[in-house]
Amino acid sequence: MGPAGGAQGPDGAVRRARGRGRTTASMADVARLAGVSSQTVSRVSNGYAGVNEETRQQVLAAMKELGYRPNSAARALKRGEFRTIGVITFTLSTTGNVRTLEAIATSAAAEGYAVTLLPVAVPTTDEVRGAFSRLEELAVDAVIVIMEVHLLDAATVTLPPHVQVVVVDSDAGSHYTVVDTDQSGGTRTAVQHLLDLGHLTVYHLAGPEDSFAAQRRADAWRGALTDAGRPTPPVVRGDWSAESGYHAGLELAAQEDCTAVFAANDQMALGLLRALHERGRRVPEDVSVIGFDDIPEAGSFLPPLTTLHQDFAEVGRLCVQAVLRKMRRDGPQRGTTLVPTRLVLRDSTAPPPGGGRRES
Amino acid sequence: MGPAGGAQGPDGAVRRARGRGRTTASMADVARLAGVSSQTVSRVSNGYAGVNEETRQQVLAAMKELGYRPNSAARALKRGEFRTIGVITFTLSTTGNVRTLEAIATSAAAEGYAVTLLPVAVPTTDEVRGAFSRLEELAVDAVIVIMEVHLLDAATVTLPPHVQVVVVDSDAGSHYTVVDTDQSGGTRTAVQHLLDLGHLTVYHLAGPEDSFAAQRRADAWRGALTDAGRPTPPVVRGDWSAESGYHAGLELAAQEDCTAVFAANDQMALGLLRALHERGRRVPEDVSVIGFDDIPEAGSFLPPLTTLHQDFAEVGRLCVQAVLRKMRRDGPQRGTTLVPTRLVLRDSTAPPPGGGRRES
DNA sequence: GTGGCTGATGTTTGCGTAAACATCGTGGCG
DNA sequence: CGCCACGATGTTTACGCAAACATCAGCCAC
Repeated sequence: MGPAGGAQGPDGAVRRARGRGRTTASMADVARLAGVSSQTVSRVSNGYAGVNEETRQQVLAAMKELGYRPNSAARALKRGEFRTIGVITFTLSTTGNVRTLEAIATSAAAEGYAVTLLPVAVPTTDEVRGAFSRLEELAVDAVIVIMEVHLLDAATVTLPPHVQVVVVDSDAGSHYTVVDTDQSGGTRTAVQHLLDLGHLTVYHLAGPEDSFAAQRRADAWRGALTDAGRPTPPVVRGDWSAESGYHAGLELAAQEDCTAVFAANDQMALGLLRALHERGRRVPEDVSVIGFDDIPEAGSFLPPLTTLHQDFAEVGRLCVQAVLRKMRRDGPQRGTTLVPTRLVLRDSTAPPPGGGRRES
Repeated sequence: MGPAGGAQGPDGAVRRARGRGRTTASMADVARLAGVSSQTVSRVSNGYAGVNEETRQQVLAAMKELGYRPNSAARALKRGEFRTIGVITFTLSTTGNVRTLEAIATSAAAEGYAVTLLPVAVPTTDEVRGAFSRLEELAVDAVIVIMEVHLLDAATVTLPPHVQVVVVDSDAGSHYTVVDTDQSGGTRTAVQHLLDLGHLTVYHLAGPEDSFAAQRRADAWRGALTDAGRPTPPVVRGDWSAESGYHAGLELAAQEDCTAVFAANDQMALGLLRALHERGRRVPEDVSVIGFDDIPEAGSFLPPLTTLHQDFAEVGRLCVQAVLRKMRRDGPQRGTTLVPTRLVLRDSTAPPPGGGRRES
């Protein structure tokens, strides 16, 4: 029937792909077996209407028999998109980043997108710039950046023009689309909780200075105290680690008037608990401690930690939504989306030793 | 000169890629600007010898001017490989998986490979099979599975024939290439440490039954005790979480003769510490506790936890090495590689209350 | 000087897919 | 009866790159 030339392979059988010696069925193979053109296979493969049901079944049967899988490289080349989202992270050692990443991967999968991980070894501007530069030849359609974004200074880092970017943990909402936990609201909830218990003021065990999240938690803490007309004790700083929390805790334990501490994350709160314990200051009887994150272990600290729950899953979900919206050019291109926190009451907070105003 | 048709764009300028409206320079654009053929551009791009230095410089200049980036889809289609490693994980909620993943990503990047994350929502055989099936149309050359591998039962899961697989945390060394921490050796070190301190026997707070790692730690614990001629107390089980460790700890605290506990991971050890504390059993004076993993917080527990350090970075590195070796068809295709652990002595272990044999 | 060799470069081709366009039969309708 | 619309399917083409092959100049040896 058909003309002599054309797609007929050397032996009419499934072709042996070059390179790895693997065997792969292409659309042409399926088409041959089903007795249709490869275009019809393509239509079936992509679920287009306008294919006779009978033909469809034949094609599907042929696909199954040959174990046909669309070749994503060819598809990407043709369509000009990869169905892949890149995620740039500096570190996976913080709970938040990991949980966010996991949520991103899950949400992306639900949308039919894969996730490619782009680790940046050292968070220097150069490294980040390098990552963004490499990005352009990477097979991604969009990028989500989970990082302190001082490094994303628009002046020095050139973003690939066609790649959509969403950022977590930044205040660069005017330049990028940002999704983040409501650091400020959460912090104010924490401080207010302690003030309501009767504490005269609240100390702050802050995260590192170069972190936006830490900065905003510190700012909100200061704001909450100021609004309530309370004095603001000096800030003690850690680097997010439990170890640094311990050292900071030794300092705080020495402060006689310190009856309440807001730790910028749970890990530091853990170290703080140990320091207070060592120095004989009981929690919560002598000192109340509140954390931030609600890591899974927080309920097993000594004592179980009252903390602010971050909904990382939601953050991840919104990141994916936002980046897909940007790609599809609908919805707002910029601005910040905040995910609320939730106060989780456990056993590390109580009224101050003298007995403050009781609520119940 | 050339025939009328051909690569000449509508206006001889950088083409506007369809789909996203983005602007991309192709090899042809670079070639036109540099006044060479696209093949020469390809040679320069791939660093082949046999290109005149002067020509090379011209091409490089043209590349730079146009901001040329090779299109990875086209490259993958042509070469038949993606330079991408897929990583299948069930959960990122355990430290080990995350740290391993991070190491894999870093090592892969160093080898010029990207990492695509393939989360499996629920660890059922069906889900895993689905993941492996989807895999074939995913843009990966090889796969690393970070998972309890009961689910990788060869009878039910068909692995894509051309995709190389390396598995973490499994005893399926005869079927797959496996890289793992030396669970057994680590466990024996832990048990021996406690016996050396003078404890008559060691209780075991085990991980979930369906985990290979947990199983092997339990087996090694039993073996070590048996070899030393000590009785083996009944196993208490948790699910890796601190919460489960707490509940198990309440049980253990009730055992009068329990002076030493080997917890299968640090999180459970944390919960155990809390339970012991609540029940008035001091650590390490009354009960010694040893963990497994050496998570960053372990040094900040109350008391700081003696534990076995796992070198996740090395595990990740070896995974990448192994999978690349498999792809390149050199080196052993199967077998198990073990990464040794290291005992980290902190404050949670001591001789038993009665005072055992002292070492120093 | 002629043939063959080497190094540098150009030309052709095809990877697997899917958009755009072409074809072909069928059935409705003036 | 003839024309057109329409649904179903086939054919052509191009996505960007790189292997394979072709070309071509310069040079050496005999």
